[in-house]
Amino acid sequence: MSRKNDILDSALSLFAEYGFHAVSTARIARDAHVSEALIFRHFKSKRGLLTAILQDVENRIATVFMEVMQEEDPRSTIEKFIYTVFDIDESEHQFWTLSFKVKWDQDFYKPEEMKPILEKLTWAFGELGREHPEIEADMLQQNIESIAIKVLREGKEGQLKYRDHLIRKYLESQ
Amino acid sequence: MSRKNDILDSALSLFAEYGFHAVSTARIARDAHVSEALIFRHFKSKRGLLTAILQDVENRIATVFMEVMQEEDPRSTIEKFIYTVFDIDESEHQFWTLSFKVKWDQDFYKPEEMKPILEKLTWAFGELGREHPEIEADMLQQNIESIAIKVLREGKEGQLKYRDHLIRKYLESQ
Amino acid sequence: MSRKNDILDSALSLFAEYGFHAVSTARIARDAHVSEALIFRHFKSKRGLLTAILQDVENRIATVFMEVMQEEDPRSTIEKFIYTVFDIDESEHQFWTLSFKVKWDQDFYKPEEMKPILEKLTWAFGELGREHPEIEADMLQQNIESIAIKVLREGKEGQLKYRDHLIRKYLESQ
Amino acid sequence: MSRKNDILDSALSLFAEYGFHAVSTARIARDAHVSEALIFRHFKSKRGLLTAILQDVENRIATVFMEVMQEEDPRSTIEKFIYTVFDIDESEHQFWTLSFKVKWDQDFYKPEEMKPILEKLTWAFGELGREHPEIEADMLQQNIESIAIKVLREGKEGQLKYRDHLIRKYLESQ
DNA sequence: TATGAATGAGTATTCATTCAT
DNA sequence: GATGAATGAATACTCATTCAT
Repeated sequence: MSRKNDILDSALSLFAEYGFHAVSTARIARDAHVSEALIFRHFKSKRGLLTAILQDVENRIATVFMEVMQEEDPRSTIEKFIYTVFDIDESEHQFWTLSFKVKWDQDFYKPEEMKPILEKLTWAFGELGREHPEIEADMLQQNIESIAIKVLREGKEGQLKYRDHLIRKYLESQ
Repeated sequence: MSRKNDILDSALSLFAEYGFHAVSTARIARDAHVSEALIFRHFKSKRGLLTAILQDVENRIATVFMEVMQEEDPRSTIEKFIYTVFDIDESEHQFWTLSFKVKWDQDFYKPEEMKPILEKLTWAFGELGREHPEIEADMLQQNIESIAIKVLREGKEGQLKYRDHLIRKYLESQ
Repeated sequence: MSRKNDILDSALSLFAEYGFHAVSTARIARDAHVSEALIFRHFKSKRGLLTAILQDVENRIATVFMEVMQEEDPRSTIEKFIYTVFDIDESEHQFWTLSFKVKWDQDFYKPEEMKPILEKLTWAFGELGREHPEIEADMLQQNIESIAIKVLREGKEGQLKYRDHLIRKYLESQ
Repeated sequence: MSRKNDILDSALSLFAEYGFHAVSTARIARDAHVSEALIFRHFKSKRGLLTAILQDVENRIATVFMEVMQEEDPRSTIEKFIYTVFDIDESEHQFWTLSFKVKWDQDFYKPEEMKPILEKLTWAFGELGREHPEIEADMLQQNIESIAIKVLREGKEGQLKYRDHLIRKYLESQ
């Protein structure tokens, strides 16, 4: 299991930093201190390796949003959703970076991933009596995504103002 | 001049669709009906070709936002900014797609590109007496970017609701 | 013993169909439902596996021609030799195919294999008073080999005419 | 043209000696003193290279048998056919070796190649009033092929006795 | 300006083989 | 006897790039 995980770790790290096409299997093998052949024993192909990582990514994303999904109060739902992105451990940053990067690769793009959380937000805005809950949910999610990207790029600190702004906009100034 | 443009067109189209690393110079040459060598005569390297295209991209983006930049009324400034993204001709879509894609490539990312328009929006929100004009400008720009991406992916029609929502939020509900 | 035979069967079948170099040990292992490592435990190397099969091949060929070798009447010797190739059970076809294929691989070619039967035929033609018994034996053997190849490729039926022709030529038209 | 021919020469030589699957493109490149890449520029794939060679082979075979095909006297037809195999220049031996080798590769086997000459022989035997001209033609061709193989393997000299035997059998002892 | 010929370094992937268990 | 994990060397093939013309 250890060697296989070494490969996954190295690949995640390199794909997140340089992109799938810009990283060779030789580089991954070198970085993971394994033979190149082992990558193919474990994952069949370079693509298979990415798929395995992406599966992981999906699971982690689901885990992160689990608390939001289970929230029963609409205001808390929105609040938790906004806070979530700032509570992601730095060790998970690569997962998120890769996740965003992959969206720009036509072959891997799958927009269904965020659907459950979007529906949850729509429900929350509905409960709060907003006129266009679906659109509000959608735009909040877009804002959060934009901020998430900034967090990944520039660190958490500089972005706290956005978090507070969103909290204000969506929860205080009702 | 014609041949050089053929190369630029093909490269833009292919880079936008598949990404810089996933497209070979051979493929560009084939697509442009020129010899591979000609690419190197005109642009020195594959990277040089991308740089040339990116220069173009920057110019076009500047052109598109020119009207917004010259607006003197703050409300009109914001309004025009919101409408701009929906008025981009489909023939320009590839430029925009490439522009977004490139943001995810560490080697090419340069966030200064949008600075002038951001400052203009900040000014507009300031004029309108908003408490945090900088943040508002930033977030509007983020929203527009998110929507722009949707427009590029799924077409203009489905996204008009977002435009109207933004107009309502920023201009009507003063 | 069973597993070892599974490997031999699969290897024979695959070598006969695709040739030694075109078949990987992985493929043989898959086909035989054993681990690749087991092949090497039993046969030391891929080449060793082929050698083992070739030994088998030789034995089977000897068995097939045993009756001819033991015949004491010259006419019957020739007759039996001609009939032999048509009496080979289809389950043995792969052995023969491999045997012919291997003749074209410089590393494995050994022309001594058929020597005993050639000598027997030479004796038979000599007994029958032919002028050049050695040449006749050689050419009959060549004819039979050519026909054997056709039998392996296209089935027995279409080739019966050759058998009858040989019988006529060598035994009736004395 | 020169470099391309160097590749063809080396490939022919190596394929004929060791077989298609046993020779790597790297080895061919080394032998031809060109870069490996050039092989693929000229022939698209290793297989494409073989195909190009095989095309050549076919042409040479056609050339060799041309005189036989144009003969109008049946006896001379058969005579020339028998002599042909002994008149092949040694520089052409590799072509013939490859041609025979390839017959054992399922992917390349095409038995139509010899059809015209077979029909010509059938016609010749028919003219001579033989009872089964088709079978006779077929078997003569088989004999010649067997002898050709011996010539390729062991040289011309040892096989002259077969030539003379065939001449006797088919032409003198009418 | 434009190309065809050529390549060194790299590409993902497969090979036969070993070894610890 | 049997296997899963592991690999160094090779595999066919592609890459961006150069150069002579």
